[in-house]
Amino acid sequence: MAQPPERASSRPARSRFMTQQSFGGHRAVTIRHLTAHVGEEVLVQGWLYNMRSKGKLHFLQVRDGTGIVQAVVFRGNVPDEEFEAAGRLTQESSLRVVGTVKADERSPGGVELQVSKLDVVHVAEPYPITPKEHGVGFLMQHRHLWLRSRKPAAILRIRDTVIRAIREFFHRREFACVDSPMFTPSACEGTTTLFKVDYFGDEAYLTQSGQLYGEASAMALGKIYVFGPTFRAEKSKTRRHLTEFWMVEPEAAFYDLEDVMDLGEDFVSTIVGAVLAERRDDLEILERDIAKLEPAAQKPYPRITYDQAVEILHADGHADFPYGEDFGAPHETAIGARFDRPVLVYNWPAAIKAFYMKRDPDNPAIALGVDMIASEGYGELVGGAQREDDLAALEERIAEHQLPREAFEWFLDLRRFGSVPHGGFGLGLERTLAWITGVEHLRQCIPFPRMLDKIYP
RNA sequence: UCCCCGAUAGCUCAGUCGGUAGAGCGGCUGACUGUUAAUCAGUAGGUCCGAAGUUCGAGUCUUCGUCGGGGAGCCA
Repeated sequence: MAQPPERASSRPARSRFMTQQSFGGHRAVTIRHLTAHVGEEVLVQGWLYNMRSKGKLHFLQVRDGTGIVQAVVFRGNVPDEEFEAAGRLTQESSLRVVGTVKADERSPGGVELQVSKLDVVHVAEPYPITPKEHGVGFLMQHRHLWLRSRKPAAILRIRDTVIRAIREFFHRREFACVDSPMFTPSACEGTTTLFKVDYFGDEAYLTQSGQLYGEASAMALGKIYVFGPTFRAEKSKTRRHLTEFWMVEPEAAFYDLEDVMDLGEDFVSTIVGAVLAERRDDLEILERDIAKLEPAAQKPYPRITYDQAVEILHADGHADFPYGEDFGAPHETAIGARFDRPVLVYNWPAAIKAFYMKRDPDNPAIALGVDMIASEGYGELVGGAQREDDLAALEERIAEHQLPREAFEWFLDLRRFGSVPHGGFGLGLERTLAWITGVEHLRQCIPFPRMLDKIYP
């Protein structure tokens, strides 16, 4: 491995452990910030994305994870052996270059680097992902390398922004982050298939939701959110499913359904606003139609009841939709298409909703639940509800759903000791990202997706 | 669990009626001082997913299997 020839240090004993953030006296600058250093000689460190050579001239497209810059190597501007070394670089070879930042319209990106020094760190073996077309199966087998490509990297940066916006949103509204366990003794809702693990000889499951623990935490801290991975062993094989995905689940004491809906629209519009403010360049890399996203950064979001949603379906090509059933993918698409931003659908038939949802006091057939449906066919982003806070009613629900009562005793305790109205929702991180970035498949929105029969790399 | 589609060079694919295995890109060699997924010339590269069958002859037809892609249901 090549070492920098000189390092500014008066303590040489530490030098081999020291930073590599300078070279030849020049400070490292990330490509994203090069435009602020026009005229300066700086160090750029990264990987070779592509190269074009023209005689005594090499055009190196260098990427460093923050952007791509063209580094121009003229024979004569660098020692001959460095020029020859540049000519032998292969795609994804790692390198450090020192050069002067120049504004140049001929260069992709507006600025380029006139290279005065080139240090080849590692010459890569022939790289499997070429700058040409590849199939999804091939790219998924090489996910660990695919992450280096422009679009996957843009999605990961947006994911980072969304995660930070989520934590900041709740921090500013004084919701405390409370982590729920990954191992659980039983199903939360008892419906979907869970991953079973051996827990010192006992059966345990990987969590499918942190909500019930979130309710307990909200009784302790008032306003909380759970943010972590979630596991579903459903044999779902579609672009809208992962077996491991991230979910954020706020829960708040003294919140009713309307408070939950207020929080939900505030939350999603804030996240979209953060991405529009910070990651516009990445949305452009992804060729996202920003005009279709911008309304979602504005409150309020439309709110309709389940009954009104069914009316939309009946008027809009789904005349045979039976009242009382849950919406399938095409139904959600049809409802979402009616609005320019996500729509909140509330007051659902209780029969198709989870046991923990509170019933409408005026109509026991209605559950005080809400789904947020994205525009453009991305489906359900949020599912939430006001929770059942009455002990007797919740005991009745558990019996109706034939759930193992003993597993829920602790949950029932929350209704025995100072029960209060409360509510919350869950938001699927990857589904939200797929909608924001406009990508078609959830697997592109998580670094290393876990899917049915797919766990490599 | 069910339905549909596919598997040929490193990658993306073509391969006619069953008759000698093809292209583009990538790799390698060389040329070029402004390339924009550079261009030009040359060159190497094949267990046609596996097994069995039909046939004088199978990448091509039949059966079974494996792997992959898409969708339904279920869900976020």
